[in-house]
Amino acid sequence: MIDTYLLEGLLAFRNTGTLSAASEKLHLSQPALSRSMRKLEDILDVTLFERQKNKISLNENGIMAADYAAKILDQEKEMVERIRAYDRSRHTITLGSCAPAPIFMLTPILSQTYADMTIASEINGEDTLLRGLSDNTYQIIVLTQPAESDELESIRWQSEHLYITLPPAHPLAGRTGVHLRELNGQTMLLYSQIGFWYDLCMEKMPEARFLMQDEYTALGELVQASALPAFSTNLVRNDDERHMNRVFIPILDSEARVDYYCIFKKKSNTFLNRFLMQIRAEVNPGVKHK
Amino acid sequence: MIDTYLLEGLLAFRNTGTLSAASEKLHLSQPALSRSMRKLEDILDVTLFERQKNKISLNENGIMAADYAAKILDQEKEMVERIRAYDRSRHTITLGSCAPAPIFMLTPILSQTYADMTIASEINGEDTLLRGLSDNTYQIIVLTQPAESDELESIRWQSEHLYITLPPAHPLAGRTGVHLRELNGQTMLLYSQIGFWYDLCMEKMPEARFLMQDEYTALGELVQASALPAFSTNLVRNDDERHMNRVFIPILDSEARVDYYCIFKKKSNTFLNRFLMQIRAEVNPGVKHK
DNA sequence: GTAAGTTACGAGCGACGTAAAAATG
DNA sequence: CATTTTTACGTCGCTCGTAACTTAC
Repeated sequence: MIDTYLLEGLLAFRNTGTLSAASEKLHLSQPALSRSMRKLEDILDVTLFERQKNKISLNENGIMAADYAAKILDQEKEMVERIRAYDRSRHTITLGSCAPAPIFMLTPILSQTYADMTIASEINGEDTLLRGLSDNTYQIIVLTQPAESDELESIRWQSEHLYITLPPAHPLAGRTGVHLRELNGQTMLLYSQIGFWYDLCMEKMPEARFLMQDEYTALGELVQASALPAFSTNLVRNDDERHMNRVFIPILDSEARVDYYCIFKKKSNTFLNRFLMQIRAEVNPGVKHK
Repeated sequence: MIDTYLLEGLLAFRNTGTLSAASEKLHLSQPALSRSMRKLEDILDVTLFERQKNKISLNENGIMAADYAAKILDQEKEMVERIRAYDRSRHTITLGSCAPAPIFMLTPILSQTYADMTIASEINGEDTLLRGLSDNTYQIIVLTQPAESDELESIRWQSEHLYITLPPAHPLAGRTGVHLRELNGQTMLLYSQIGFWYDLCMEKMPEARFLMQDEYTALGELVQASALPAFSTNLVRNDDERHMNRVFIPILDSEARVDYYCIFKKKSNTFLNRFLMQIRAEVNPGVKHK
């Protein structure tokens, strides 16, 4: 019918006002564009331009045609974007979590359970995660409480307990437990991607100085190299630090113990079945699934 | 971006189910279509088809893509149609009338006044004409009464008086005037494209037999060749019939005398100016316009 | 003279068709 | 064996760029 390049030419002309400017924009020679526009007129069997010897401009038909061209090209662009996004969504599972530990632990499971899919993950706030789950940005999210919607299913996964790691020389090193407020005012090392834990730190230790570290491995090195307090949890394997002559002291605040719940759409149940079996096996190691 | 022929190919495939059927529909060879579809996948960077050795079908991406293709192609089709229609409207003046005489008389005036435009005309009922005027189907309409809308302008044009033409031997031939009801029951010749006059005939002469004739010139010959009554008006030049030894007797009914009004949008005033000046000159031959 | 548009001519890419192969029922 | 899809190869058309011409400011 009408080749796309003709519409592109027309639109470029409308947006620039001259054939030469438009042709430059399109990385095309003037004559090529000139001929294209004549061809478009031929095809439509309508004049689109007012031609003076040395000047050319859209007539009323042309204005109308350019409007249509814009609409059509927009729609084509949308087509490409939407199809690519849809395809990507068919080949990726996106995991959203309110904290890093579930991502560290669940991503490898997803990767090997769905070997042909890409696993993406993000840390975000609870509201954002729930919205993302409903609009299919995420297929699975992890929160510290179950979801209440009828369309969602929640299964309890694991608990995470916070520890503070200290060098033996630290004044608090001999304690069997500390409250966060006791650490207020200290200078501490902190991983930056910790989701809701960050809010907790700000609330309980507003006076503390946190040396934020974006790189997880770099943080580990800093912990080893310094005498500063740092946080750890039961879900994180930091054998280095244990060997490195640090003591782990449990945080006593009730907020420092959370239960994680995997939440997903009931619709996804079939597809996620293989993953869910593995999760349930972890939670109840005694129960064997066939 | 995406060439149109690729979208056409995809759509044809969806509508037929096999590449071979689709290619035939497109007057194209199978291999050409096969390659096109691969190219489309290349461009989108997405698989659109499930391919078995001997069979090919759309996958979910493909279904989505085909939907978009249909939408885009529809819009292109609409673009072509609308632009052509718009262009035609810019080059034609369409005259609508409730009776044939105004068309016969005004069309030549319009043709020579707007030599570069096409003049089209139609006979229709009053309601249809007014609707057509507002939606730009017509630029000028002729009714037997002025219009009342604020956006419209009406100017009185000419009057038309109905006559019956009879051979001298006819019983009514000696009268100086007749009422239509006196003709009820007779067999008469009638031109078919007479607009509202037809309704009048049906109302006043329900018992008459009308021999309808679609061709105006053919009607003239029939009138000459037969002794049947026929109608004429002051606006029609039928010199042949006058010479042919027929008598013209005025119809006395008040409905047989009508005034015609040219009605058009005030917006059109500028464009129609040249035409309107001619009309006014006809109505008031004494008044000269510069 | 510079900048814009058109016309003319030749070149190269790409979409096409034909032919042949592979696979399925 | 007929039908369908894919691969291979040669051809032709269509769009492109370069060059030359015309016109206007």
